[in-house]
Amino acid sequence: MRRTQAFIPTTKEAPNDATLPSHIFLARAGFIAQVASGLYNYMPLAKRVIKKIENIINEEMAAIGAQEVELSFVTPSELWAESGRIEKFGKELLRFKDRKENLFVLGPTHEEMMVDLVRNRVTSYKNLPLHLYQIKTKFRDEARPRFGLMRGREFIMKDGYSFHATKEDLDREFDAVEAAYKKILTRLGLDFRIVEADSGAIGGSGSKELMVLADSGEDTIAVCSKCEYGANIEAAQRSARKTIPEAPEAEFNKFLTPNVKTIDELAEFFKIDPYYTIKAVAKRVIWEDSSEIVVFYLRGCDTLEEVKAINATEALDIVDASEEELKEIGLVPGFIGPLDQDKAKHVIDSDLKDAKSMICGANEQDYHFIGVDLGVISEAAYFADIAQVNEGDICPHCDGELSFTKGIEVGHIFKLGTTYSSALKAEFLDENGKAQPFIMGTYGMGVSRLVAAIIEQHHDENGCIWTKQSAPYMVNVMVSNIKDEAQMALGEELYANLKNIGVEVMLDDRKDRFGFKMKDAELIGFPYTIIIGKELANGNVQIFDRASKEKTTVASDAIFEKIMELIK
RNA sequence: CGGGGUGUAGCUCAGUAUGGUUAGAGUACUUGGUUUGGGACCAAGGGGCCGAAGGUUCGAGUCCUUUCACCCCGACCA
Repeated sequence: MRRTQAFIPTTKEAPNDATLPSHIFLARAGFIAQVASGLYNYMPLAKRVIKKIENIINEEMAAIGAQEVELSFVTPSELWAESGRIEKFGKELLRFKDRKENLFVLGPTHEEMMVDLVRNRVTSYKNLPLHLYQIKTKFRDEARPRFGLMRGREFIMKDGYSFHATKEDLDREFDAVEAAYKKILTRLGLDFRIVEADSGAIGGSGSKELMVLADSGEDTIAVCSKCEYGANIEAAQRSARKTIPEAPEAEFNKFLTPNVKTIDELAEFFKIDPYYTIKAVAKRVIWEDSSEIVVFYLRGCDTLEEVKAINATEALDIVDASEEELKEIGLVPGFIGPLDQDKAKHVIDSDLKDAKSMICGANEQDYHFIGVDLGVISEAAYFADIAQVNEGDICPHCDGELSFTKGIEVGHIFKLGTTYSSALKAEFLDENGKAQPFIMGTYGMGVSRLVAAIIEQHHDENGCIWTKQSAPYMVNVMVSNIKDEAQMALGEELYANLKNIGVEVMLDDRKDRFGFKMKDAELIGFPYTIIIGKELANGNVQIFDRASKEKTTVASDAIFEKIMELIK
């Protein structure tokens, strides 16, 4: 492509609403243009990058035997009613009616559609397993779209679905997809981590997220310093502490603690480590058709992980409870404890099972119990893992320490089981001629989000730094002064030769000056720029490496071989 | 959905407290010329329903009412 002919509207200034590097640079370098909140136009450069990513995905999917399909973007609302997700998704589903007043939904993900496609078409165990996928625009009417391509309402997602006769076969496919996803991200040149994720109410034994490591990531992940373990903080586990603070010595007793309400105050009052205090977190827990106050008890040094709390109570949602609500049912804010307390349901963190020498609220104004042994209530109580892991906690798989890092979720693979096949009555006949629902897996990868993730991880103050596998063009041939006939002639020759053997090459044949074109090349982020400039008088040109920012001088008659070697 | 902010040239923004010639700058664009190794210079141009609707006024970018859009923090997010 000749730069004079290319539609690449670069700008010196960023749009006023861009905050993330990927958003700023993709907009400034002429990759994307915002249309409305969460909606973007892809211009030629972005389109090329997207195709690169799609090609890699297609190759790796083909390698594990998945077949590409393309399902309708407009989906009948009946399917969503059938699975029950029309309510679960709520306002995120964009609905509309056609001229005949039929209700439709723009597809936010395609489990229902895919199950509908397969049901009654695949009816025998002999035709399983089956893995179908598509790369397609999705629409979710997000409450708050943000960060450019990172969280749009309309986005491109690769979504795959597999159908199996047995759980073992699903496990095999799940592992194969995980390996394929690993290859895709590796080929794209990304630094990533596969982490364990929350399986949510759907349950199922496996849910993993692929996180591209970047400070701007919206997810917090806990990773082990020693082993491969990583998990979304919503699902992260830990081993019991190895070094525990010295326990306070006290007989069981009720103790006057005037105005000592917070954990900090309590620890200070008794001069003990918060490890030995019991924190009571009261929340209003909402189920489908009821709601009530539930108290969650944790060690004072821990915090409640709401996703775990939702799973433990099988709730739809959990919201903060006001002091008034607590007083109404007879709880004493600041002095709530698990002993002698029958006003509200409670859940106790499993780390507190059989805990001794504890201090907790006495459910009476200005009193705490000391020397509490939770062993006495173990029988009746409901224990569950509801605590968020802390940095420095021990890895559940080895003796390494956990630390936190930020990640961008670019993929999510999930063992669905029979959730959707049962709901949609998608069944096959097994070897005994008995009808069984398909055992399913679902595998998502955010293609447009990957475009942003690549830049979040690969940029500097001057712009994008595309990896070789993702670059819109591999080589930029820059003629410093187009009025110089020798420079221009060499530029044309190189451009033609590279193009002829299939190298993706841009010829910067604009009238502008050296500095302007260099800034532009850095902003767009071509991996290599061949500078044909004043050095040509000495028979030399230069290769500018975008990632290292180094310029290498090369004899002009050797440049073709040299660049071919670099881009291999 | 709560809280905050912003809408003026393609883009980034002045101008609005106190209403008053033809609404400005930088950048981008067009033409001509000079320049040519890190976002050049000179000159001449084109480009605006001041987000929208209604109102107050002799007169509204500026004041009042309504509304829409976009952004940020939070809630939400298979």
